[in-house]
Amino acid sequence: MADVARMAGVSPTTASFALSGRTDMRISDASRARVLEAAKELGYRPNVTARSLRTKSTQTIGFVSDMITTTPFAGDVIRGALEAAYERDHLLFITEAGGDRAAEASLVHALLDRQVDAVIYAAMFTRYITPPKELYGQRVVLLNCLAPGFDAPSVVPDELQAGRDAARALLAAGHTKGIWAIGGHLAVPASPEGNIAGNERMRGMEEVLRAGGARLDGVIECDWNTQDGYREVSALLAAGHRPRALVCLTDRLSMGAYQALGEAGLSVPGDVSVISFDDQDIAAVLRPALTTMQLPHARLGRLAVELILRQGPLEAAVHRVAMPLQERDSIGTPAAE
Amino acid sequence: MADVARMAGVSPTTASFALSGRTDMRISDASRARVLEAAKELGYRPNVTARSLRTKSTQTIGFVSDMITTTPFAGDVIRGALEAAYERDHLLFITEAGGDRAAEASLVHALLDRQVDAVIYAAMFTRYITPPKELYGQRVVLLNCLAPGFDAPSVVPDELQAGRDAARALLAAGHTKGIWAIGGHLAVPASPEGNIAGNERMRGMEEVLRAGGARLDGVIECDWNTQDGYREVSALLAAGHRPRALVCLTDRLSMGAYQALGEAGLSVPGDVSVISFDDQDIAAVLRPALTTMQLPHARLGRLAVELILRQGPLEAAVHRVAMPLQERDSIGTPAAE
DNA sequence: TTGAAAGCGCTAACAG
DNA sequence: CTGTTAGCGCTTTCAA
Repeated sequence: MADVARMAGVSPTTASFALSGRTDMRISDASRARVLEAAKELGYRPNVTARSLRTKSTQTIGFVSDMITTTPFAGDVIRGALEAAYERDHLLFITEAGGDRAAEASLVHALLDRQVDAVIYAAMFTRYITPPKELYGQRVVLLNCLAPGFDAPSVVPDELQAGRDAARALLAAGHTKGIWAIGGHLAVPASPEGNIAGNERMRGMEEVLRAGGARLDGVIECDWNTQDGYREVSALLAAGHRPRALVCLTDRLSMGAYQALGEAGLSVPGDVSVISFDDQDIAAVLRPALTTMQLPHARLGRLAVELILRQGPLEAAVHRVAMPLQERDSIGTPAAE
Repeated sequence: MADVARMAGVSPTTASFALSGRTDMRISDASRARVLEAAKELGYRPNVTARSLRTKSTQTIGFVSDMITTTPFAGDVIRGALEAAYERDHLLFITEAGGDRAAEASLVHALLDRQVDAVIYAAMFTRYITPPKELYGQRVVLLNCLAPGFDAPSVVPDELQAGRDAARALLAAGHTKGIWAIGGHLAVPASPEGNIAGNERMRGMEEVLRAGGARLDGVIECDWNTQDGYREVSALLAAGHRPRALVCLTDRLSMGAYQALGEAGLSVPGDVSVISFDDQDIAAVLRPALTTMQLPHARLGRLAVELILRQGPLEAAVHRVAMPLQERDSIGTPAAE
């Protein structure tokens, strides 16, 4: 910048003001123009590191998660966050602690040592967490997790509403009987306080079903993987049950259900309708394509950085992001008796 | 740090040396101990930003890619890079340009303005690229892409060897006839210089097949998606062909092939063996589980940061990372005539 | 409207 | 073995 100032024949101060385009310290148009031209001429780029040392702001956000790779909470969250950050001229330090508390603490330190403006603390699946102590007092937003008593906003998918909407989709197609839920409330690597997604999805669904004069014939509790879907639906059919509609709590369960249904010679949605949750990649390529409640990954990531970059202090509110119904081909009218 | 020095009763210099544990400027054990204790007492953490201003090193790497979210080049690459960086006390700025050259340039600027020590330039699928001009003269490694004439090392999967190994797996199971390749050389959103992965996989395969006295009955050129696999294999069967083994150039193609085979009443691997490439998530959950050549995502990411953090100048070599055979259940002995 | 000067938190010559 | 001093590249009071 000294070079630019010299070339423009002004002081560093003037150059600084001209470059940052501030109006409170007015600079003559002539000086400003000369500075800008010199800067362009020299290919000048400000050293953000040096600026940060004075301003205390690095235009940088830290992102800490327990696991970014694994489904269903993956790259789309990051992509949404990245986009929002890019629009606001911020960069993201992405880190991943792999569920290791010590690593988590050391990552948060690494982030703080680099003077990040704020940090996003994200969980792979929606759950209660207790943030590492080095995050207390920092500007943080919780992504896909809740921490009662920790003073920060949370951004989570609106699972309750998704449960309701899934039930409505079934009702709208005429389903009132022979509805089974696969996956239930539990599932997912044991989280002490229970599985938020499972609980809310089920709660919303049962509420709407009941209001619509329908109900679940049964709820099968199992893990949320393809194998479990296959096994449980096979067992269900083997036991002589003949469901008209399956609510699978995840797309992976749906995939397993498809396999079991196919082997039993039952067609989707002719014999059995299937509605699912998550909208992972496979949902679109399954045959028939799966109707599913979409986890709004990108929007969650986006909202987290939008909140964090808002002026002023952060309110400890819970922001629920809608899970839109992704209509495809797995719901039909109920099969005849 | 001034506080620490004061508390320990030494000068900032002494504190600095003690804290950074350097031996060239020897510090008495007594002083060092006092400094360390004071630092702990005060919960002192160095300001990496300030340090960087002097040392020119930020312990930070920039990662620019055209697309991180989309398969098959996804989170695992980042995870590998993250792990390697973590082990070496570096942090990664992750960015994504979405294939937009202007965005790419501005992201590289943003990275350089923050004085990153180096940048990893990554592509979603293996191809030739021309790096943004702001990267010239910088310390960079190319990930999953090649740029002849650009002075930087590349890290790519060893597709040629993978093609050979796939052919060997088929040969080992006794397949010498009725082998079809689905996907061929082309595929993937048109890249001007051709599809590296497709070409090398095919080349390696044909080489080994020929040497083993076998050959391909046919090569079907199509895009690398599930729908294409379904459509092409359906067409192949409809045309009266009865393949004994299918080489699908991607797992998505395999998934489509499975659907077509299933509809035609053909079983895998009883009637038709399938070998595939990529080892995406679906490979393991398909029934039967898919035998496939694994894209070593994490190792690619890891190697990229290992190279970049090596002392000394970077050699413009091409590093090929092995693609291990992931044996599962889709290869059997050839069906009888 | 502009410039001199101080200083952000740290490191590194250079002297003692 | 340790302290003084300068300065990394920028912003920002304060005075002119």
